[in-house]
Amino acid sequence: MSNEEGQLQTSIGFWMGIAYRKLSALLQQRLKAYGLTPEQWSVLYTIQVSEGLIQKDIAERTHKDKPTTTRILDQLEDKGFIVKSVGENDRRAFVVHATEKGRHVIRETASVERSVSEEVRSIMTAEEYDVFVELLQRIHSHAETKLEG
Amino acid sequence: MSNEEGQLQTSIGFWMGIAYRKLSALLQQRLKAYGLTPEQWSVLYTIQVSEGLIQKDIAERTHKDKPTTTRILDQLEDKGFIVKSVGENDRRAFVVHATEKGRHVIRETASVERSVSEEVRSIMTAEEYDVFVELLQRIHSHAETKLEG
DNA sequence: GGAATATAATTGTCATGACAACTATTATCC
DNA sequence: GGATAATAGTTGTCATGACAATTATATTCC
Repeated sequence: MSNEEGQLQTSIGFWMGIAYRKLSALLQQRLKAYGLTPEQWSVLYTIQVSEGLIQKDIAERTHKDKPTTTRILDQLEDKGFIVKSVGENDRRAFVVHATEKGRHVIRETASVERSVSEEVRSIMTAEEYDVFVELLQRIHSHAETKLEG
Repeated sequence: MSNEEGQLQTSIGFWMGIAYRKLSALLQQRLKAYGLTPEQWSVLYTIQVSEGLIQKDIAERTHKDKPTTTRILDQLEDKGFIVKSVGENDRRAFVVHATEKGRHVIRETASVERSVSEEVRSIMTAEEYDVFVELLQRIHSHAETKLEG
């Protein structure tokens, strides 16, 4: 890495982007056959684990904003993986349920997501892994605090 | 973190995405006044550090694909931060140069990027920092290898 | 109880990025 | 030297995400 390339090459933010995009592309490639993107997978997984969430809950748990959540749910609905129903107590809200097809595809693909996670885990020690996840969470908290403040 | 939330909450890939997006949003907020996004900043910075690169070189150094590089360069050109000139030896290629305006905005904003990097650095030990960057690079290499293979 | 406010979701716009298909130019190989 | 392949860049399409504005319903507060 030549000196000329400057500080960018040591900037943590840019390395996070580069590593994240590649890892995400790998998962995307492996999920492609099932008709799911990594983000759709994570939303459907969240729905399937806790049935009966409203969109706001899903947005919070997946750390996505509301418009992004709306659009990912639209895609999952188009593919027949979920259904929405108007909330009983609050008619502004939609309760989201996974369909049998949705639960099936998550059962089929759970091992795909797990394989990528395990591969990542395997290229570092258990201690490094723990530090890494802890630091990601610390960075997230820091950025969130600075954004709000 | 309830048990119900499942494995997603411990998946390194999803935490990388969440942390990266928040950090990127923070930098975006701070760069907004200068009319640059984080990605545009990184491309312009790369151009300014090594004058006379062609688009292919810029794509490689910033780890972006060719279409993304083309579009970011278009925006930088529209804003008057760079100029393109047809390559002397290879008429397929465009040599890219930062304008005085482009060099000026990088001088103005270098401290903005640095402040975000230093804040991140300050929430961990030097050792943790080194491990973190090293692991990002390891994850990137792994994903790249698996994608090609 | 009705005005003001808050909340759930949607729509619109733009930037980025993955991927595929394409154009123009250059290099290779008989 | 001409067909073929490789390379630099562009264009198009889709998914995601940030941000702002809007709609519909609930809540709060006199």
